[in-house]
Amino acid sequence: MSTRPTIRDVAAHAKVSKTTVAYVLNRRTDVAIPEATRDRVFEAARELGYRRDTVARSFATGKSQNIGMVVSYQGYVNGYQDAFVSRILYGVQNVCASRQYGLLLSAAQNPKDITDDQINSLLEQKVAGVIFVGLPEPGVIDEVVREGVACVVVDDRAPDGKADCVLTDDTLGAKLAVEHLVRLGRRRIAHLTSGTSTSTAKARAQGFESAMAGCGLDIDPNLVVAGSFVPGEALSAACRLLSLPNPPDAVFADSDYLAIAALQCASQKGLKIPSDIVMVGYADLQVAEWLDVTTIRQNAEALGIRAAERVFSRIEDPGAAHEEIVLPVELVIRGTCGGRL
Amino acid sequence: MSTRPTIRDVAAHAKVSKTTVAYVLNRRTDVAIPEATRDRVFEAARELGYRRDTVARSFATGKSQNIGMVVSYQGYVNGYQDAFVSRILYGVQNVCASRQYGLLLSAAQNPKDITDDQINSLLEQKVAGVIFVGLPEPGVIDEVVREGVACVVVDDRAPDGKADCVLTDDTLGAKLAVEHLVRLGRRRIAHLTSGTSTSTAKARAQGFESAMAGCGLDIDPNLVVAGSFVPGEALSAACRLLSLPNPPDAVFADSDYLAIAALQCASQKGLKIPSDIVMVGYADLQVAEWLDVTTIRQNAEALGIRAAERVFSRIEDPGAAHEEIVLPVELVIRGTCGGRL
DNA sequence: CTGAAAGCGCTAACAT
DNA sequence: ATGTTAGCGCTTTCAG
Repeated sequence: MSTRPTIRDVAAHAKVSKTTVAYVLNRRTDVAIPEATRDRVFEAARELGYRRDTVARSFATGKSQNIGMVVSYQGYVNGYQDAFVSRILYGVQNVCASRQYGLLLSAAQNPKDITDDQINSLLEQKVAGVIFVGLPEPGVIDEVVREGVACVVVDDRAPDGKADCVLTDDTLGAKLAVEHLVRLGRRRIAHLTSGTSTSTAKARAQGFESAMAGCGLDIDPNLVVAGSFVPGEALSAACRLLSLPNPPDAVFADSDYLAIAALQCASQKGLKIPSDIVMVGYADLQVAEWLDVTTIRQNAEALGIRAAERVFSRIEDPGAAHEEIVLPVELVIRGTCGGRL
Repeated sequence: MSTRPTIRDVAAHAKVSKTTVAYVLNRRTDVAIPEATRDRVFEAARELGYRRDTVARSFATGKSQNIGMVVSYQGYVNGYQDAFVSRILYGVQNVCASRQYGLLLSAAQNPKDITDDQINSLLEQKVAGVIFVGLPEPGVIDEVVREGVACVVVDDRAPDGKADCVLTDDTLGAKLAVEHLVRLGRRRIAHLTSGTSTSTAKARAQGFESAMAGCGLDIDPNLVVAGSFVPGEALSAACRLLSLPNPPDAVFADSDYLAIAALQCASQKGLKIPSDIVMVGYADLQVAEWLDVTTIRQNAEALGIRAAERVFSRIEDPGAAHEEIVLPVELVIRGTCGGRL
């Protein structure tokens, strides 16, 4: 008796057929249902406390109203990108919710750690689309696409344009940073990088180079140093930089945390900000605001929103050409701790 | 032709019945299947590229292999708790994955913003359990429980013990912090709080009071100040504290970010650490490590793991009494920027 | 505009 | 030990 009311019960109660109930409840526009019938159905559903069974619906249609999200972002979990990913997630989840879609989350510390099981289980669940935060291993996207599932990569580029992607303008970000530093009269500008493995890191490196060239400055190879996700390692990378015989007068860091590492090191060495050295971070995580760090702001939530929207466009038009959506970034000028901390 | 193979195809290919295939594929232990048959089935499944249909299964059983997670944590998104929640999420997701369960994510900025739609959609999806990060509005838990769905609250207490919950030992955390500060010879210890609305905040306040009493110290009411999620507000709260005629010689902050705000303020005022003032943060977010802040470490990932495990226990034994699981915390002594930044 | 009926792929009781 | 079968609740042609 405590079994939940089904569409059949609603139909009986409203004295119409199951079909009609389905039409009404799904708000279908292609069939005209008289106001009176419609009301009667809604009324019956309300009275019975009817709750539709999305599982049955997915079963019948062969598609679930779920989007899968696979997170394997470098530095995610225990790394400094937790908050960044969190914001992306929030953006995605909001768009999904507004479309009445669910969001199925899968995560790994590292692209290599994404198991077939994880991807399989999303496909088994018949997700309508998959959003990758962090580029997975080569075969993974193919597998998803082969299954006819919409696929979008966030903050990295899918190889060979095999999927849509949503990025922020990393070249522009590097340019804005460099130009800002040059405006401050800096000439020996260092780049504390996030490596060279992601397309994002590459774009920033390339943007740094061309912006320096554009400003008529040479790049001292000694001033280009790889950072790290590990606080201690990042600190020593920063210190290596600032301890050079001919140290930089400015640091462009690929992340806010790396800028903070440079900050710490400067503080340890008794360097004055901004007279001796200044730095620009990247992302505009909450910590940058707290510590008054000048940074390149990426709108992570927008990244998530656009990615989700793109998934839905592709669901509606599976044949569409792959797009590369590039979101703007902006320079946020703060004290970089000059005068604050 | 491009239709995916079903259990029926596998059965035909392996020359057994659907039932047998189901038994084998579900690795059921209650029915004995000869090795030979088993192998034949696996072989057939592999050859056909069979992928099971979890939607159909959920439909048939009336239960999905999904856990819902509802995040409405104070300070989540744009607040400083993104990373904390991210870690919890990761813990939950790992346990779910290892049990072959999916994780359905729902989020809102605020407990009040969780819509009925969000909860409904989880229930419609027939989730086997729901994990709340941040306590939802009163009726929400009831609704989930009424539906017979396992329910666990993370980092807060469910009112009237109506659901399981997993917390860290906030009273202990406050005690460890106070005792550490007292060991450092501090007497005028301030408490920069996270408000009074969550059970967690209350427990820390209470722990602070009893620890102070235990150390034979009086609490100056002027030294108990509410912090904020907003950097500017937090900074001014901290400054209010440090600008008192009779300022504190130590600050116990309810979050790492609040400790950092105090740090910034101290720096602005030219106060020396540790001679003039020291602070202890809370959570041990990545930022605390980067900035060398002494803190009370909460293992957020463990919080997620235990919550997920509790959900599964309850799924297995729905009638079990509600538990309150309290995880330990530990004092992590760092420089609180003394000598570093 | 509404109804009847045929599945969707799987599980689980039952039969053999 | 394996096969038969009856649904699970919904969508969706196809008739009326």
